Amino acid sequence: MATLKLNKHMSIKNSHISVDCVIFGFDFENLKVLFIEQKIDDTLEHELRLALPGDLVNLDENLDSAAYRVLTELTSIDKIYLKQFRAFGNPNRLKNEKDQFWIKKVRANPDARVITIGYFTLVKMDDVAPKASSFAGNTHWVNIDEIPELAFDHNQIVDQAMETLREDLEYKQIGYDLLPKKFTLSQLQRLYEVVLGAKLDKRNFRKKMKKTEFVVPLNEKQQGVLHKPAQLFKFNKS
Amino acid sequence: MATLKLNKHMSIKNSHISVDCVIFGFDFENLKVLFIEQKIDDTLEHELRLALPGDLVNLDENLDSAAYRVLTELTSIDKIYLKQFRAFGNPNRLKNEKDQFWIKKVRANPDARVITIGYFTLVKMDDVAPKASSFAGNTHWVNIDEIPELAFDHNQIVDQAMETLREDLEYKQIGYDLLPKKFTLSQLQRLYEVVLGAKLDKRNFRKKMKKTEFVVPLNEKQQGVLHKPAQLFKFNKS
DNA sequence: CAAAGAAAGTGTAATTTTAACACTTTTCAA
DNA sequence: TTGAAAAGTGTTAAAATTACACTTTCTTTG
Repeated sequence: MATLKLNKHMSIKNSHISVDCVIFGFDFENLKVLFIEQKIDDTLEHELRLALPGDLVNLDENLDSAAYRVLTELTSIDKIYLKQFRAFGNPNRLKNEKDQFWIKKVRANPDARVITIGYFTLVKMDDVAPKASSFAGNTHWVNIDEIPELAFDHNQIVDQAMETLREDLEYKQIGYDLLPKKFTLSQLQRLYEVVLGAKLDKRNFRKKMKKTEFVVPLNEKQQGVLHKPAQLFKFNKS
Repeated sequence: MATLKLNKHMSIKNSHISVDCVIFGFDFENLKVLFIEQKIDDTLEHELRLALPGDLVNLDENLDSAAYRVLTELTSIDKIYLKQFRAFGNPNRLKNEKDQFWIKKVRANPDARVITIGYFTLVKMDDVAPKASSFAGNTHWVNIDEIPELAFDHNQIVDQAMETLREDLEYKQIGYDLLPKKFTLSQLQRLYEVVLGAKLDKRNFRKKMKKTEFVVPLNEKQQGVLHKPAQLFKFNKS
């Protein structure tokens, strides 16, 4: 393999580092993950595959900024908490045939090794109207337990994100700008249940939440529901 | 800034990714971190600075393998648990004057942006006789609360490693091949104390440890101490 | 305006876990 | 044998966790 020595008058445009964002969405019912269709031409020999939204990191760009850029370009959300959870650097992570087909169409330097830094966040699904963008074709929310085979090593990345989210919820409290500004305790409980993958006791859950500083009651009730409207709460960050 | 497009007959030797290892050492008394002296010529205008052991990742190399390579080259330890805890990618992380002085002497491509992946491990200090190696000059164990200003962003990396270690010890049990094969409960307690930064109650600590599956008693006692020899224990991984 | 449907909201008792606390035992060395 | 040094041990009070079922409040419909 030839060695290229870059001198100070040359530079490479991107650093062969990418970020990938696992955007968890909650619709008060299920936990989903936002995927993009890989933009691909219309030959049918390669089926459509889903991938995580992500992009190469610019040379002068922070990792966090790059992740943030991907998120905002795609969802128009700003001011959201993104957590870096792991780097993925297997030299062969982009090398399988289907992946190469796509990469060759899109990347200036398809043989490059790219390591990626995984980020995740948790948003209220209907705050987000994902749109196609420079790096994304159509987007899809996919239920957490119906995720198909993804491009690259993205299944592994999603699994790892899920595990980290679960640990964070269990050990640290929440910490994310998850959920809407206002929510009911049943909605919060449902979130815990889908993330932890376990059913929780209503009374015990409420007892515990009311003891934490994180969740504070509002002088407001749910509206437009066909049953007793619930008390609304908000998060108290501190 | 000029853009260089690499074609398939060219490649760069390294990927501008490095790993840095925070090697925590425990001597039954204090928690220390292993540093290397930056190899530097004998002009005295730049004082000696300590840095974490680390190296660029080879193009065909896994991140974990690179970290493992650094660790074994330096310490001759094999078969040890190394945990990846974070990527550090500030574009200016190598840009301060003292850092550049060193980098220009050592790196083929001193202007490159390098992101680094942090790993840590915990070892019994006297299992380790660190030696100079390809990337390291002299080595030093430094007490965790006496760490000076380090090269690059290595202070930040150490802090983050320490935080992760603390969380792991607190929430998950241990999980590391820390400590020797055999240890006493007082030694284990001391480890918890230095990592958590808090004094623990002896009886409560022992009660709790005896309840876990992780720590099992041996039919053996401490030898060569000038007081009542303690019961020895070992870890039970499962 | 009565009735039915739907989810909200509420309390108690048993168990487990955590926290605080001080003296006796065993060994070695002098 | 005595002293020094750390090992080892138990109890009680407080707090946290678990299990468990019925009543309330609001909306919609007949």
